[in-house]
Amino acid sequence: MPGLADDLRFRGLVHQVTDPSVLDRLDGERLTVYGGFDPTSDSLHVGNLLQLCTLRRLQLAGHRPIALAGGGTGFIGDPGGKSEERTLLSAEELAANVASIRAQLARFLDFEAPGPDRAVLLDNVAWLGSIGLLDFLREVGKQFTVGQMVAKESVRARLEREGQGISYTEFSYMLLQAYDFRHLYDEHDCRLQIGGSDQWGNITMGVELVRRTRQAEVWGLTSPLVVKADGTKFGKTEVGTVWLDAARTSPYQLYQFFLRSEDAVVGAYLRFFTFLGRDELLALDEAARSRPERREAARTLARAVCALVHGEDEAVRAERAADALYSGALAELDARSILEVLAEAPTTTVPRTALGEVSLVDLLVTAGVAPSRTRARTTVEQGGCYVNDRRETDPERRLGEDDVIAGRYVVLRRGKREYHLVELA
RNA sequence: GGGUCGGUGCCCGAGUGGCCAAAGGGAGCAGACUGUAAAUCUGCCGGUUCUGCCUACGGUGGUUCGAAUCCACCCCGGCCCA
Repeated sequence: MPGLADDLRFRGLVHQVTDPSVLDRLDGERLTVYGGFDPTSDSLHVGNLLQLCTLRRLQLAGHRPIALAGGGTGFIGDPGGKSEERTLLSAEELAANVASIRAQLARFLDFEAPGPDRAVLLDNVAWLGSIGLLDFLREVGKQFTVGQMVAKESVRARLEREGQGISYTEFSYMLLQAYDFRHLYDEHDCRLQIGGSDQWGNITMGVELVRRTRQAEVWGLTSPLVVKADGTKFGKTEVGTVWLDAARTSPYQLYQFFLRSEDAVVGAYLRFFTFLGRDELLALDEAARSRPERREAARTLARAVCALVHGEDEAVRAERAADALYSGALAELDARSILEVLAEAPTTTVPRTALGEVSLVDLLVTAGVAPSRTRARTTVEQGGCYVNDRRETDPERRLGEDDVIAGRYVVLRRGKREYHLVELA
């Protein structure tokens, strides 16, 4: 455990702590720590990555992590970070989501560890689901005043925003989270809750509840918000959320997402999302500074995250695919290599009879490269469409046998980097 | 429950009877430049069988030759009052 505090500080993972002694304690004694995850989807996404990595760091240092799936609180919806009222999910949806998230967590935390640092996964529906309203109001609600609740940033933001409000349901969220903390303290001797900076208000409520009703001290530690170079939200792309589920975001896409990290943030991302040591991190900073065009830092980052999430093999494949596609030599690759490289790309199967029949525009639409014929047409006319890496500017062009690679494939590309594989059946 | 203001395209936000697929900004897409970066510049940015047609301005119905714009009712939200 010694050195953990320094490491967390060096990585910039410490945003706020409820008590200055927290970091020292992390160095000195084994703690049970918890971090929560919202089961609003059946997969975690890169927005959860920081929390996952931090819990992992704590476990690697000998602490015992509890991953708390918010099956109960997800039933309510956290107002934090949301500009408007959430849609409530059904109990069945939530339970299904929790179940599939379970598997993803196992990539970060060791639930099989033999020692006292074995990770635990809990779902707060287990205790929130059965608590009675009256009991809850007496036990928890009584401990807080509306004044302090309204003062919370997450609530104030919603209240101050014109045209928006907050329902009583969401307003109650912080009490449930506070209750979670106390429950984990009672049942698992959990003394520390970690979370993103947006969780600060909720965390302090829990600390307060335990202090008042148990006369015990527990702590909170938040990490900074992960942002892009321009300060906006991290983890979204044109295509949407970047998921950790390979079926939703392929390993190749995940690799690409991190490879394209802006210069201004790779250093921070490497610290957040990789387990490289201090010396390696400093060396990569230096490399990025003196030879930015090589993007060693971004490559290392993409490779490491991909390996962490999907395994070493997938990371190697993603990296190879990227090298091949962007070396500009796709046309020179033999058919077999092309297929290997594009194995990750979205693939569409069309009947062989489409050759000579279907226009380029229609092909782009059926392959999902463009959302509508109008958009497809625009893209082609503007020079943004490539067939087998050769720019094609006639939207009405029909493809012929000459365009077919290896007897049954056509490689479509939109813009600089969106590849699609069309397979003839 | 009463009063009042509001609900416009992915988001913000103009429009207040025809000239409106709807100003402007942001986001997004494509191109140039480049390092698969940033910044910058250019074009596009509802759909389509494309000098037209269809869909769209919370919902439904109405007035009108014609409505995002007027009327009625309804739904949703803000603020104030009870």
